[in-house]
Amino acid sequence: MARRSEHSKEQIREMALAAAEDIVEADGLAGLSARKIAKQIGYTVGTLYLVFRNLDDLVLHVNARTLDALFAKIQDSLHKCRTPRTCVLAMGRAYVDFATENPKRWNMVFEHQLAEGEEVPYWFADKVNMMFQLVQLQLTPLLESQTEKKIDLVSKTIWCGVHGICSLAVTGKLDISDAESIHVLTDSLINNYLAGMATTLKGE
Amino acid sequence: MARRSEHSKEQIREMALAAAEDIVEADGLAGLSARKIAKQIGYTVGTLYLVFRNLDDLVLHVNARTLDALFAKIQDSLHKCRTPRTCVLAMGRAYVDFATENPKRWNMVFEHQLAEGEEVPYWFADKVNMMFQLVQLQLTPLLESQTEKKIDLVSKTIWCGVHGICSLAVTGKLDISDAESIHVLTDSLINNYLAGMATTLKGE
DNA sequence: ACCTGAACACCGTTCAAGT
DNA sequence: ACCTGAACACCGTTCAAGT
Repeated sequence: MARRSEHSKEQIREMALAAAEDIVEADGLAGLSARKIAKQIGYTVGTLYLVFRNLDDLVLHVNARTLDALFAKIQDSLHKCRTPRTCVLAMGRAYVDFATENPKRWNMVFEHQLAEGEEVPYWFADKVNMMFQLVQLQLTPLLESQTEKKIDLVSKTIWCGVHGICSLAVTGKLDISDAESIHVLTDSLINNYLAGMATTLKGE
Repeated sequence: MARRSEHSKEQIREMALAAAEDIVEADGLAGLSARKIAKQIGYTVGTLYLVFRNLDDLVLHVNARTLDALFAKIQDSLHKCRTPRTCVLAMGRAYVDFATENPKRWNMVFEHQLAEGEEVPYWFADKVNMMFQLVQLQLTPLLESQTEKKIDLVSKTIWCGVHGICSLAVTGKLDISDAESIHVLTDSLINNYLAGMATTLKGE
């Protein structure tokens, strides 16, 4: 066989990632396999290993795209807010909305774990950190007198909290699943945490 | 072959669950397989299917044990606290400690997802709800004037938040992983959320 | 009655061989 | 140079057949 250069390596990569996204959107990470991807793009399994190190590597790249889309959506949400508090609320809502609109893909980002020895590559860790920085940026005006370390703590606490609510809701471990009901929890978390923060700072 | 009743069905179940726990503790859910369990208990794969519906069913039972152990640990933590706030803090710390001490088993509880059509059995959902009720029980004195629905919202928000911090930390998605550093986040979440709650109630 | 072992339909990954 | 296809070592699940 060996069809000759119908597609460049870059094209095959692209096709494989798109096919993987389709399969995950339909059947989740559990439904994904190298053989299915290969079949969908009209190549043999072996070809995938010319273009990705292994399946973990491929999944990592799908997840990177998911994080990019999520980041864009959260950044967008910042156009319709004015105060730090309402901006963090908007970001929380954008996060929840993305997760409920793309549950399988969003879920895969957190479900997937690398094998014991493997390190998350720097370009992936960067994408995660950019999300936290977006939260930090909003909170800084509220915490001007605070150390960088404290601002980091506050951002992480809020964002992990929002993530926890979202995560348990989307995977059906809460008895809640529509976006509106989830917003009630994330709003409550952000509003009360920030209100508590304010009284603590005043009392200092 | 066909060894005759060396063990009762109950005993085989027990042996299989214990073996599965061992394997998960060592290699996580990804390292678990029916064939490995069978080998470790000296039976053939087929035998497992005489005693469990399938591997998902077996995992569900391992997870149930993990939740039981977690519940016991959290309940224990309530002996060394006096106020609602310090009790919730103690529970949060107990949760984080359990997760960092048994990362692989704790992780499997949330990593594992049933196939599309499958419903989480009631006896499993019950165990999850008992955890939330333990939090609710502590918070009720703080929220006496509130509706049951509101108390439910507050408990879920706090507990999901604690879970989110724990989850991202234990799976290495934060740059934090020792229990002490995680406690700083969960304490911050609980203290500030409750403080914010208090000012909101006063303002009503 | 209790358990086996072989079979079936799947996996991820590699790599000699074909064009 | 590019890609194949067969091989290897694994899966979960079933079920006729053995004792």
